[in-house]
Amino acid sequence: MKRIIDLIEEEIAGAFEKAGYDRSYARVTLSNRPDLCEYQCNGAMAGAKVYKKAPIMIAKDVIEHLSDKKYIGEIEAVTPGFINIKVCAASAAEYLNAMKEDAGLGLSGTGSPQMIVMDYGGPNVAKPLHVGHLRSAVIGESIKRLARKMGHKVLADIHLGDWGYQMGLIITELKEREPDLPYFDETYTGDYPEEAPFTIGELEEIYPAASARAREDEAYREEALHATYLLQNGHRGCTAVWKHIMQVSVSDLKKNYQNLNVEFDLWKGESDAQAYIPDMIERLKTEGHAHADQGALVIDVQEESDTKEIPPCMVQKSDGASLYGTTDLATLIQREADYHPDHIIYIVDKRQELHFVQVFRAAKKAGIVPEETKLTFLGFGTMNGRDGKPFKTREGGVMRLENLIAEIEDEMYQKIADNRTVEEQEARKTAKTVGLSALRYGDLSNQASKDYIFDVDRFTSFEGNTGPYILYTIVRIKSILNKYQESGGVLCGLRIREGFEAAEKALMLEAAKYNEVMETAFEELAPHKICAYIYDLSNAFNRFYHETKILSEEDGEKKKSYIAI
RNA sequence: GAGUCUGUAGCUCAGCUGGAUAGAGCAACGGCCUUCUAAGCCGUAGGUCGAGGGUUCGAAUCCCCCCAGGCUCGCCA
Repeated sequence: MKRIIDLIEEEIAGAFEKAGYDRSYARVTLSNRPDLCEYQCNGAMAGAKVYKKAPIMIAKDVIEHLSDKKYIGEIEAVTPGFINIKVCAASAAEYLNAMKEDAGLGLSGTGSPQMIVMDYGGPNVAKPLHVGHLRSAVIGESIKRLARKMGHKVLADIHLGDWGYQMGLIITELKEREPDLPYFDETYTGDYPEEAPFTIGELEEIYPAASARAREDEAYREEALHATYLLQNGHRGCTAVWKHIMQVSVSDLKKNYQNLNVEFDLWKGESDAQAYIPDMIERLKTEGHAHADQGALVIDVQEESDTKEIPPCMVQKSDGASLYGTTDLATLIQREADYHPDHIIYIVDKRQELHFVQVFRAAKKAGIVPEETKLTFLGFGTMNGRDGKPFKTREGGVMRLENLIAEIEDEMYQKIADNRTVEEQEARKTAKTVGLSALRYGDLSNQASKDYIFDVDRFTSFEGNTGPYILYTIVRIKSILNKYQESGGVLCGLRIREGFEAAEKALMLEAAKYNEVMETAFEELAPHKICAYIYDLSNAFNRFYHETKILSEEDGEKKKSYIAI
């Protein structure tokens, strides 16, 4: 369906044209003076200079030539040259009825579906998720769903940090602790056990212990580097341990992401890119995209328009090892080969922007991805604590994501228990749902690119622009619909009538913005715009609810219309 | 040092492809429950949009220059 704002604009544009002005001046926007009008057009002022005419004259002229007037109800020219528009209530009702009958609720989606790969989450295996992983997961999940809603084909890849030195550390520490395991017996040729020799809890303890020891113990570090080398070269025992790490870690990660209601289609990681690296390096060299610099292999990515020096994208260290950029480029090769994406969106901490600029440029320059493939870096800001500094535990350590979630659920449970008399189990269940909404909405309602302050008290509040407030409104609506049905009402086939009351019409106009908001939010990859919208919509509904007695309305047709809205 | 982002009410945030009186929420103050759940609604108060210039009929929004803060700046990821 066309957006209601575009329908209005078409009518205005027709009038501009008939009056002899260019239709491009007919841009209609939401009113910034809701007391005067619902939509406005400022084109008369913009065109004043070109047509050497007072803006108010142009505005009046346009209104006189307005012949096609369906969505425009009242229209008025106001000094110095504003054109103020009120929507025709009957047409708005008709629009909502059409929305109601439309499978997409008026959202048509794209005419040209794209293959989109999304790269978000990015946890390291063997390390617990911490608050830093929240934003990527929540924002990524939101954009994934939005892209699908718009009709695109999306593959969400968690892109695990599952390769490299950290794996060598774990293998080494395990060998220290349990040297008799068959993985470390070079003469062992049989099958390795299916069961991992550690639990996720042990794994999460092994890694930091190993990491700490390697910093102090030279020999230990050498050993870990050697283990890393062995793993990367397909050593049987190391590979078997790595598989155990993966299996234990991934099932734990799945559980945690499930708690957040976040789902990935692909559980690929850095290890999956390794197979592509040797050929890639070879090709980069022979085709002359990369050259040696201070012993390392790099791709120059500087462009003339740059206002600063962009360091080259490094694809091989001077010791021959691969690094971050190498893996990312190789991953692009893999994605290109397997999925042919039109668009790849990375949802990563904004501090990594420079790295991705380098990788994107290198990938285009070396022909790893076609020129027309869109590569987007969506950098998000840091989640800070109340003091404006990165979110920590009370003790100053890194806050685990599951602890944060538990804390919010407890907070929520307390509030529920304080406010109502409910069954313990019921209250716990509600706390989980509402707590999650508080967390996710709190994150999404802020602009992704900005740092924001996460205040548990504020986000778990039931008031203002919070997840719980939105949920409360939904529960209100559902409660009314349930009661309506319980008393014999039927939801199908209801018609929305012209809205006569101010709050009723305001709610209708707010609801009619749905397709426009969704399209804009997707184009700009801005989930916070959807939050702002559902908050406005909730406010509009609660005002309407307060002024209108829906279920006790005696006029049957009116009541049906209310229910239909 | 260079680049980049940010600076809007006491606090947390919208608004930034220029338009009328800069908007919400929280906190403060004052109303509204014999009513579809008051986890709600209505209202009052609170602002030199970091400072200063410029462009424009018109600037929180565009340009310049300062100030303050964050972040980034080849062999970590």
